[in-house]
Amino acid sequence: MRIGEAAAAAGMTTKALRYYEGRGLLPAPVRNANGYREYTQATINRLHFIRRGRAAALSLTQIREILRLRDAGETPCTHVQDLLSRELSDLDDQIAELVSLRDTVAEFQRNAERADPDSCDPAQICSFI
Amino acid sequence: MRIGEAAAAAGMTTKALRYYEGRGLLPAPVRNANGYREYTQATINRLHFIRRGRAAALSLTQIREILRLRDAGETPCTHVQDLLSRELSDLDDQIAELVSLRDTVAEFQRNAERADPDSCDPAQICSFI
DNA sequence: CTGTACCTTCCCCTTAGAGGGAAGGTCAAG
DNA sequence: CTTGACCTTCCCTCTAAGGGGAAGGTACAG
Repeated sequence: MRIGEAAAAAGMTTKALRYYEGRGLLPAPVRNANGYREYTQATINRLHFIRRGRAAALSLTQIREILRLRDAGETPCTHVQDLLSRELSDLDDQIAELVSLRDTVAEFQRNAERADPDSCDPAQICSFI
Repeated sequence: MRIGEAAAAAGMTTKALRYYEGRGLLPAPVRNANGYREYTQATINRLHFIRRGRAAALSLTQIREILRLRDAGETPCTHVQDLLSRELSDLDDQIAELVSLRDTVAEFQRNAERADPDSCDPAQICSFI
């Protein structure tokens, strides 16, 4: 099938497929006589995997690494387990940071509720930030 | 004082100060005879406010808005209250999204612990993502 | 006179993951 | 015969907040 059909089948754009090819997530496809890329079901499977990886917030670089292991005939399981562990702790860090920021902002907001515009020092711009 | 001293006093770089000027967060400063920017304590106050705003994860655009209100002789309190409310709910959304992603990844990881590499379908690339 | 520590403007580079659009080739239908 | 829907490559643009570095001016110490 051609690129448009493959992209539609994976719920992606043709731009994305060419981009993935350029980034090394898709192998250079067979070209037919007119130069058009020709894809098979294997490409669709790959695209579905990329989608699942993206949904899990893996970067294209991480996904490429998994694909390379699989292409090299290895089972990427161990690698993926490591990846997921690190991602989980990254996510925990990000969440903790956001929660801390949220607390800061919430405190600013509490200050703001009690604020008196008239007693505010203009030199400080805004007294409750 | 010159830009280097002002930047140091605010814990910023000279690049940042010029950038803030370009973005409209700092007014065009007085230039002395050799063309150097000349700053006063008012600039430092402004820079400290910008720092506090950044620490509260406000964007430069949002900070500029607050500064403009203050420069226009208004008290930016009400505006800042709105800004903080919206930011708080944005943060809550972001946190909820990250937590949901974390749950997804954690589930993938639980699957991965029980995974059997030999029963994995290569066409699917990786069965637990 | 020279070094060096400032300052100026100007333009390009960074991250991530594409999207927009130009200029041109291909192919089937009406 | 032409229209329209595909496809190709190539280059530019986006967000945010600056950083890097070139080419050149300035000021002061030794």
